[in-house]
Amino acid sequence: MSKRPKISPKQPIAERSGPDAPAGLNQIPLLQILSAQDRQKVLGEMTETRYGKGEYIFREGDPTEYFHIVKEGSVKCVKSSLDGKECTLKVLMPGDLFCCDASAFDGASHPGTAQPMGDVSVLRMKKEAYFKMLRANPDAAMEVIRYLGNRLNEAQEKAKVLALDRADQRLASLLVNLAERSGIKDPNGIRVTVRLTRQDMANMVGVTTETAIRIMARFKKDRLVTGTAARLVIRDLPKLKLLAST
Amino acid sequence: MSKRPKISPKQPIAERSGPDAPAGLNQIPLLQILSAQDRQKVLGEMTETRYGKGEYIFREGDPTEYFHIVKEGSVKCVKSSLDGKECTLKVLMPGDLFCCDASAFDGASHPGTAQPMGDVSVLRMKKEAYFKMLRANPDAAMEVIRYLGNRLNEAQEKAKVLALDRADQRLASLLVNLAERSGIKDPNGIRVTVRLTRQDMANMVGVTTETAIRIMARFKKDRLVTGTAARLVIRDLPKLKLLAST
DNA sequence: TTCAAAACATGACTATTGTCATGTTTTATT
DNA sequence: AATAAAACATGACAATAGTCATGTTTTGAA
Repeated sequence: MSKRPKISPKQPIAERSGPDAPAGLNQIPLLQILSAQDRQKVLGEMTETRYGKGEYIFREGDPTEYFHIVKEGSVKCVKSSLDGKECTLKVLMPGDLFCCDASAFDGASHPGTAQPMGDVSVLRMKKEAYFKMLRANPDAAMEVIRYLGNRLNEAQEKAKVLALDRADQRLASLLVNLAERSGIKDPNGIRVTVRLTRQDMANMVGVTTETAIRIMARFKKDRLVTGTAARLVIRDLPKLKLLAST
Repeated sequence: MSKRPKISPKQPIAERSGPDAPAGLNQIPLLQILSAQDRQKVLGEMTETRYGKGEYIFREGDPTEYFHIVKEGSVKCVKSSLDGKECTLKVLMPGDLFCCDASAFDGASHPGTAQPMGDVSVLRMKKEAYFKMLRANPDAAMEVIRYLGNRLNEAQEKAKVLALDRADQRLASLLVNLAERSGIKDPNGIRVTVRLTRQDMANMVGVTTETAIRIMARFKKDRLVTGTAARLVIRDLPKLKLLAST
């Protein structure tokens, strides 16, 4: 894993070449939908930026100027309350779009903060070029509508879980989601590739760090999970699913 | 106010006439965006349906076939947990779209239930016609993207409030939203036109009915609000705003 | 390798909210 | 106007999760 860059190098995508550049871009449905010609044009208008831990892609309240796509790594969307408590709304992974809705650009500012989790690479495009692209490509517009609809359903499901479930059920739901969205096979079960501390998990399900630690300790004792941030493994997905919905 | 219809009369919009029909349709931004010609075509493909209290527009798990617009009245979007607890995600008002995202149609079923709150009138359109319309009208597609983006921001703000705030703060937030979204001037403050029982409010902020009643009683004692469902009046919006964000 | 910082852990106590029981008031319908 | 159902209300108690304090372990950078 590379070290955190002190500066964030920017470069036009069109200048990039080499065998792995197209491979990363293959993971992005919105770009796959475009014709080769349109894709080249869009890539010419996009800029790639790398960020490291501790940096910000943008912060709550900043003016909104760009449309973004996650290319590599994960990005967390965070909102804060006045008294310093934080809530992580969503972990974005490669292919995820953000600030992809026109509402974000009605002269408004960012409703939340986007923070890299480790080293990430993000593609950006001026909003004007983005809107032009959507108007010219009904397929792309439909893909954005589909994507936003999925995000909305996810957000509402999350609201439901926060409104109705106990802390241990919310954590179980989170672990099930993580297993499905970022899990890879492991001798002992499913390994979660996103690196999440107990504090990160706490912020994702609306509990204190202590509560997250206590519940995870109980899950470990009950052989549902093992390990911490660096190597979190789901050992019993069915039982977690059951707990999440009981 | 008309009585609850025992059956839900359906009629093609094109057949409707009279002075008030266009007035109702003026409140719908998505239709306003279309050219007069396209609007006529779309209206010809839409059906108006009336529903009364106790009926369902659709239920969680039903197959998704139509795109919907609220024309009159309010509609609540509800999700239930296995043990019978309910969560109201959103109250839709005239002009609001639902099932407007392609993801809703990927052979999927409704993620939640849509229930009328009193008498409502809803416009519906087969998904195929809807998608065709969006592809043919970039302005309409952009409007749906804008709309979905707003809904997503709202849902995430709601998740944040559920994750971080106490019950009384969540209720205060709800009252502030209601005042802004459905409030009209009243001698004593701002009257909320949507009819919400304490139980409805409880379901909207993820607390029990008893807790909602107790907190509303405290708000009444502190002269922040008066009245119940039939006539709920916000008396001190600034103090409620303060409470919501403290 | 060392060392500081971050993450993990646990106990004692408190605050908040839920649960259950019961009773009153309001609302809508006959 | 009568009446049943729904909504509103309140108390006693229980469960859940937060707070604060303290200590250990792990991680990452020099």
